[in-house]
Amino acid sequence: MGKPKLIVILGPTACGKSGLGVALAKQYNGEIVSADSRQVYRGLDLGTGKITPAEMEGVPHHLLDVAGPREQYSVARFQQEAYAAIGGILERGKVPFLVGGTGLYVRAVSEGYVFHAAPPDPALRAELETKSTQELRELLTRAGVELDEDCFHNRPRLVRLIEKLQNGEDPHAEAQRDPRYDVLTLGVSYPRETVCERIDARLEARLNAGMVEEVQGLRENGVTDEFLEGLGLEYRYILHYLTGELPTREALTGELGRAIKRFAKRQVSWFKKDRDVHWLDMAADPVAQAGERIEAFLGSM
RNA sequence: GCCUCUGUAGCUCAGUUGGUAGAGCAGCGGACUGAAAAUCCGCGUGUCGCUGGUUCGAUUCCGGCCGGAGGCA
Repeated sequence: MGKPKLIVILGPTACGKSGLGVALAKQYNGEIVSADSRQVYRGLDLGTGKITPAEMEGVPHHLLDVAGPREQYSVARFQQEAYAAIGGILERGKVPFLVGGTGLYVRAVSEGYVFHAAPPDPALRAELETKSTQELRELLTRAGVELDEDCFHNRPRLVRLIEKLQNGEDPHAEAQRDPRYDVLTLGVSYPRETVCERIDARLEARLNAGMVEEVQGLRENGVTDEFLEGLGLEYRYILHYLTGELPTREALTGELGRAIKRFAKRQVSWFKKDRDVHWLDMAADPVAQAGERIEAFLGSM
């Protein structure tokens, strides 16, 4: 008995993952599990590019709108909920499609990251927030933790290491994996220049559709500026626009457009590391190419 | 028309008392197992407006030309 089969669709933002997911799920009796760290929040719709009910075309979607704004969310929670959702899909005799652009979330499920005990500790994090980066480093080195280049200036990671330490977890422990699925990975992408054009076009369309008003509404409903800031991209830069830090609409589209493009690059750099991605040629009927892969994958035992 | 300022990286600008130049932003590349749209690390990509002159050597000094800004008429 092999592992259950999971089809992953990944790629940078604005390249059509959602649409492809729906098309393929309809064709192969599937349901979709979203892997997007921002679309899990209720009320973040236009700004996250969340698929609309009409666009779902009747295909069930999971892990959208599962948390309230300000609620703490994490990879580990995502993994747990994704495992549950995938389990349900398999029980119904359907094919699970994991679709999304949050590399860490995708990989946590597709490669079966093993998370250890230490959960996030908000009180500890708040306390560490008041310390200088140098002090954070000293807390660790005094406990015998060796700091590599990567986390030296990286506060969130220093904090996380301290959190592990407090929980009696070895910060040097090697990362572990326990893959649960037999995975087929399909990549959706375009040349960088095209991705940038698509980002600009989509940004303009969403601004016209009321994205600024969405952020305004969130603030009026008590979502803090701090939370919006932490969400990044659309929410961060529109917040800056609403507070006047970005003086004009042009300044907003300029700054935000560049930020989204930088993000797309980070996504590409993440996905490049995945060796067995079947990148689809978007210029030549990607649905058909994906279909061939899927049929071969589902047909094999 | 005259006077002054100005022309250096994609942009804004610094600098070289003469030995072919460096910051910020942008850009490019990378890391990333409980905040990941976050966070962090690395990389300067250049006919120094053009053209003569002085000089061993000019982006730098001098002349002319071209472009830009301001002032006086």
